[in-house]
Amino acid sequence: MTLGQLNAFVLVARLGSVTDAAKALGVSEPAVSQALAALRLHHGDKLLTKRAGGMTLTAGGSRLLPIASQMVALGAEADAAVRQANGVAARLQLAVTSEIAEFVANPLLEAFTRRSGNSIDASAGLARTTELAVLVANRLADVALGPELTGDAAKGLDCVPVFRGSLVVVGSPNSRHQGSPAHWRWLLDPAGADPGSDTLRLLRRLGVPDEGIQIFPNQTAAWSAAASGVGVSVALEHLVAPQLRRHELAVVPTRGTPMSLCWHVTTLPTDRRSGAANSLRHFLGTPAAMQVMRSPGSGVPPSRFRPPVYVTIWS
Amino acid sequence: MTLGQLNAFVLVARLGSVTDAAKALGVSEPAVSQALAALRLHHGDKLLTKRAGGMTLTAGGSRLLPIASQMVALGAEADAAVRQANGVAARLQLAVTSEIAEFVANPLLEAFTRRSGNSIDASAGLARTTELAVLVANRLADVALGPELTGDAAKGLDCVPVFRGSLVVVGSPNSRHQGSPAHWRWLLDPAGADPGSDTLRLLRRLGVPDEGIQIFPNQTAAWSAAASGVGVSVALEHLVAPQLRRHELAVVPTRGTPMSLCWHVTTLPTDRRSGAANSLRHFLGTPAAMQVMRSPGSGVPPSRFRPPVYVTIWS
DNA sequence: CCCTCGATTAATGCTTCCCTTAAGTTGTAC
DNA sequence: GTACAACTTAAGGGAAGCATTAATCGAGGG
Repeated sequence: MTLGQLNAFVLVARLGSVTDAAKALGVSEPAVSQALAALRLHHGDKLLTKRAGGMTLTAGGSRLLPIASQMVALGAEADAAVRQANGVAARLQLAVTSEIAEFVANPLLEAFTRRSGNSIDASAGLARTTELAVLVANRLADVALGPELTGDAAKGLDCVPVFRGSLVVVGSPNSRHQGSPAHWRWLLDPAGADPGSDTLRLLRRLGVPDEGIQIFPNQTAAWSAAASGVGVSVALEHLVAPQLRRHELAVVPTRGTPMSLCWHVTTLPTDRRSGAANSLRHFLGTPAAMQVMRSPGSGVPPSRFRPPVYVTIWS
Repeated sequence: MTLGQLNAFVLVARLGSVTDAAKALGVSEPAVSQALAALRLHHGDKLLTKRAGGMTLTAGGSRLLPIASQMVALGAEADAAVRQANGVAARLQLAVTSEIAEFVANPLLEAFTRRSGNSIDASAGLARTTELAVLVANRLADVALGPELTGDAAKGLDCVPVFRGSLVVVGSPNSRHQGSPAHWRWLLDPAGADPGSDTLRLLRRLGVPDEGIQIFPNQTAAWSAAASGVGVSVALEHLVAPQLRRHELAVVPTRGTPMSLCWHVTTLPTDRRSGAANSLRHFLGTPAAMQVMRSPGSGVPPSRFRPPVYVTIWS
């Protein structure tokens, strides 16, 4: 399976014809057909079949198409990325968990970028807790911010605490929550689907079953749903402070809460760490960073905004 | 540039040594070194340089690494994807804009999946408005849900209206908003960074400059910030209804609002459309779907939750 | 200063890609 | 049924990938 073959496949699938794909590539039809044949042999699937009005995808072909398309796209991107690397700001990738991504990551990187005189081009990526260590160890991220990382993948990584907070249960101020917390309805952000998160650790301790959990796209949405009284949510106390102050939400006293937790910054050891990673690691220890983590509550200008990217890794 | 070369590069970068990479691949050192040399020649960059304690990345190398890593990962995924395609549920990819992704996409797909007897494996991807048409046209998405799609890329696509709503300006009930809207502080979700979105269309019409805009990670967060009185936000009236009912927010009467808008569903024309795409397209016209779009407000069970994925395309 | 380890280069052969032209084969249309 | 268009197969050749062994280069350590 080569990139050339994948490119041919993608073009045929999109244009619906070998002839057109060959024309687009500037080669003969058999060249394209042969590339297809090689892929079919490799995968043991016809991928594309001849039909009235063009070639149509088989089940296997339709799975392959988005993957192949992305590979081809990345191939083009690779060239551009290396070409533009010189004379351009250093790049830094921060991997974070979903709770941090939502409120803290953008303002933090915004502050860091400003402080570094715009000479560092930083961006954040979301990952599950269990993947943070792997991302850093494999240099797919320069720095990770999240819970303390333990386990095999974290061996040899440099992991230090940077911020303490406490997790509380919140709900509508007008509702009473009775009975065992295990039977409440829990409205959570995606951290509720991350087995390594502090949130899920708390819920497991309370004996909440999966059926009692509903996942919302983000914490604010989960809190908003909790504010309407249909269930309870989990929040870092200092992040939910505005909602508490406005009495949209109230803390629900619960066994095991407030649960104190600590964010750690994880990097490669000093001798293998990039300069930019070093800067960010030090920045996270400064009062300015502490301030942003404590009360991040602000947006960023459109020009600085970067959509969050989910990061995954080859297993 | 081949996948084998990229794989060698990734391993050397991660392991910090040609020798270890060669051992991991089960080949001789020169084989790896040669692959590296080919990449260096291709990109005109050393990519990795010898240093005490291992090989270190150049600026270009550090740009290439994440891209190469993903390409290699996708290569492995491609095999698995095709192999597992047969005897497994049909797959459907829905491309949506950020506003829809936040509230509507998950409940909608959840309802659709249930209705189709779990025989369709649906997932949603975020994209900018301008990319929706391209994604559908290139079969990277089966269905798009968003504004009406016009322009070259939408030529030959089937685009029909499915839902009407109206856009309003919201702010804290306790604040007065005076003067020209162009000078207010606007707190927006990522749609505020999408040139094709209805939100930005409204703001342009009001003459709001980029400096007056702050982007938050999601609508709920932007509304929450607006509720604290530091600025105003934009919302679909029916989606912000809970916050209005609880008096956390109030509608701010503004020139040009309420602005009516209409979501459209876009697919390939009938003869090129997959069965699953057809089902979803019809489902979106049913009262059940309408109901979900009107008041989606609920989470999904952890087992069904899928993190949103940003989709991009090769230009 | 010399030795050693690790990266690279050189020289070589086998295999695979990838393009070509020419000759089928298949499916649709009239 | 025949014609046509489009996909596929066949055969051949040049280029590049990818592996080998052997030799060379360069930095650290004794």
